[in-house]
Amino acid sequence: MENKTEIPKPIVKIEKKLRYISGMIKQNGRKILHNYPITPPQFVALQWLLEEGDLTIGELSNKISLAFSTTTDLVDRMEKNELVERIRDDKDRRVVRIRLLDKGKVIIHEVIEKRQQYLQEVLEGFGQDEAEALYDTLESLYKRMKEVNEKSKLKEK
Amino acid sequence: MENKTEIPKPIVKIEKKLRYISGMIKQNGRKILHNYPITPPQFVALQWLLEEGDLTIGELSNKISLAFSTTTDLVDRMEKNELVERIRDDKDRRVVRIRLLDKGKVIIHEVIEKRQQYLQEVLEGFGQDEAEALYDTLESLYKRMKEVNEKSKLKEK
DNA sequence: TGTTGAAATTTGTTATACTAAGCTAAAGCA
DNA sequence: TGCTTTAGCTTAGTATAACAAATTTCAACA
Repeated sequence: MENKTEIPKPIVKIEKKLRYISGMIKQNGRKILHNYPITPPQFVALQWLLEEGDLTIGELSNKISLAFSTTTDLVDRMEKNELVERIRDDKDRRVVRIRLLDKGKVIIHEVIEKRQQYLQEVLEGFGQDEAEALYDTLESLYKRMKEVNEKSKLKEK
Repeated sequence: MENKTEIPKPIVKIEKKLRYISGMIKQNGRKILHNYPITPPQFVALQWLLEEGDLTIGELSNKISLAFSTTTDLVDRMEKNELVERIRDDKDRRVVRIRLLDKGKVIIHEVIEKRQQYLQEVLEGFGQDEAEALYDTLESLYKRMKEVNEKSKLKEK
């Protein structure tokens, strides 16, 4: 009397634990941001700008997986708060490039450091080896997620 | 010329990878929900109701780490869509208990199964042992996060 | 030159999220 | 008992987030 595709027990357990963990991470992220003038989506955007340098609205939209219009509004608010600036491309004047300003840079660096400190506290019982092992696990998880994403993107076509 | 608290390299790497992974999970979650009449915060709420049974507004607010008023609105919308119902407590008539309705139950079960299927695809290269190891890692991560949370809650007082 | 297409914004709507203020019922207590 | 305080939730008001659809601006190119 099995189900159609019968999910293996370990998968079920891991999925549930991942739900719980992402709840905790989200909660902790909110707590950190409480001391800074940015919101969670703004954190994500700033983080990508720090990582990748200047990005167009389209590129940023893809990075954060949101609609263009959502990104436009997000950038509006961050620009008003002087975290980023818009720079029109001289070659193609339709394109707008978003650049991280000093104020935004300071904030995003600090927030990331706070997150690192939190993680350090969480992992304080972990030795160097265990931490490396955890990193390797996360790395292969991330790689596989990207692969699965690519595959399903192809299928959509 | 070191920084004040100098974060170890592995921590820095893990924090970054966790940011990327949670982005992927969020993106995939959104994609799944696209086929269902619920939003990400509603998914989180329904998931807790499935897990814990009936919850008061206060209990649910704590589970999802949001303000009471946010939860009130969230429940309003879910009630309008007949996913949950409010039940006034007869003993203490200030208390409202939220109960999952059949429609909500079906949806939350299906969404969770979709997430499990996604995870199964992601972990298809992992053997039984590796999956168990991953689970153990997540479990201890989660435990430590709860501990750190408790500790910082105490400090606030 | 005129049309098509790409990049971003605007418009309009719904959902999230918070604080502060309000309401109702229970608990405490004089 | 009758009054005050507290607990649990809702309402009001504001800002942000998210999307689809329509619009604007510019580039490409037939």
